[in-house]
Amino acid sequence: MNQSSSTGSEGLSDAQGSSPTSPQLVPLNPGGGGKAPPPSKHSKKGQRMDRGSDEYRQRRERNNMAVKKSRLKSKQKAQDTQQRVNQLKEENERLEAKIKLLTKELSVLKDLFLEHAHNLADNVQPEGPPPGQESAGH
Amino acid sequence: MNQSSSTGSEGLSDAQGSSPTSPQLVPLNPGGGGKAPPPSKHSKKGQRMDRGSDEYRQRRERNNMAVKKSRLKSKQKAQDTQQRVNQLKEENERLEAKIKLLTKELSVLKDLFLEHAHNLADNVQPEGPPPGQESAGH
DNA sequence: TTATATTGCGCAATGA
DNA sequence: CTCATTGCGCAATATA
Repeated sequence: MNQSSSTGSEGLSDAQGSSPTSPQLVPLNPGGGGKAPPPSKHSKKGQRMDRGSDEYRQRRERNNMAVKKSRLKSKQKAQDTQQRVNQLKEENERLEAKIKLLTKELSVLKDLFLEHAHNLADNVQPEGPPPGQESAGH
Repeated sequence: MNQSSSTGSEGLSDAQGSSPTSPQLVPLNPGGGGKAPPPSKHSKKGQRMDRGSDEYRQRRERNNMAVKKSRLKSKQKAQDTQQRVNQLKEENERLEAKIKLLTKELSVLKDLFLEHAHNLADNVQPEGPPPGQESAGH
């Protein structure tokens, strides 16, 4: 949807360089006041998802990477599609021009044919030679 | 695909019981660094970003609507673009077919012309206009 | 089962 | 000020 505008990249909130080893970053309620965040997700399976866990952070980081990658790809694809539209439109014009040319050529030839046919008819019809204007070069 | 049946996804970090006095649940990720959550975004007079504020919630909700709308639109546009590609491809095929046809017709007519030209040449060669045996069917 | 890829959604900064 | 865009993180889900 963008790409038309030159908006491009803007600064964002934090320019954090995605530090793999980012200690800080608190979801706000690690071990502070509320211990268990929303106590357990569901009483379903034992899905340990300790938000303070190292494992958790690591998984999050990986997913964030994947998300970014996926979105980039998506954007690129959209761009390519738009480009293809332009390309096809261009080719379309070219083809139409060609058709126009061919049609005109064909028209000329057909007219010539008709002309000859008439001349022939005029020549053959009467037993005598052709009238004032005969075939000839022109 | 996805399109999950709206499983309460938003409830996660927003399950706040709206405790104005207990700033809980922050989306994470501090802006410029570990800024404290105090109600003071920038050096501006407006400190209207109390998360528990009614005004805040209202603004958030409106923005969420806008975001959703914008994304829907974006998606739709991408879809339309893709559709246009298909349409253009189809038209291109049609045009190419037409070109092929015209080219063939033109070729036939040209051949006929050449043939006639040869016949004429043969007939003109001798001074006797009346063609004894023309190359009609030949 | 685990790891990655997609997708919907909310938040905040910024553009209009 | 309001609304529209956009980058980003989270979690659910889909795919490998």
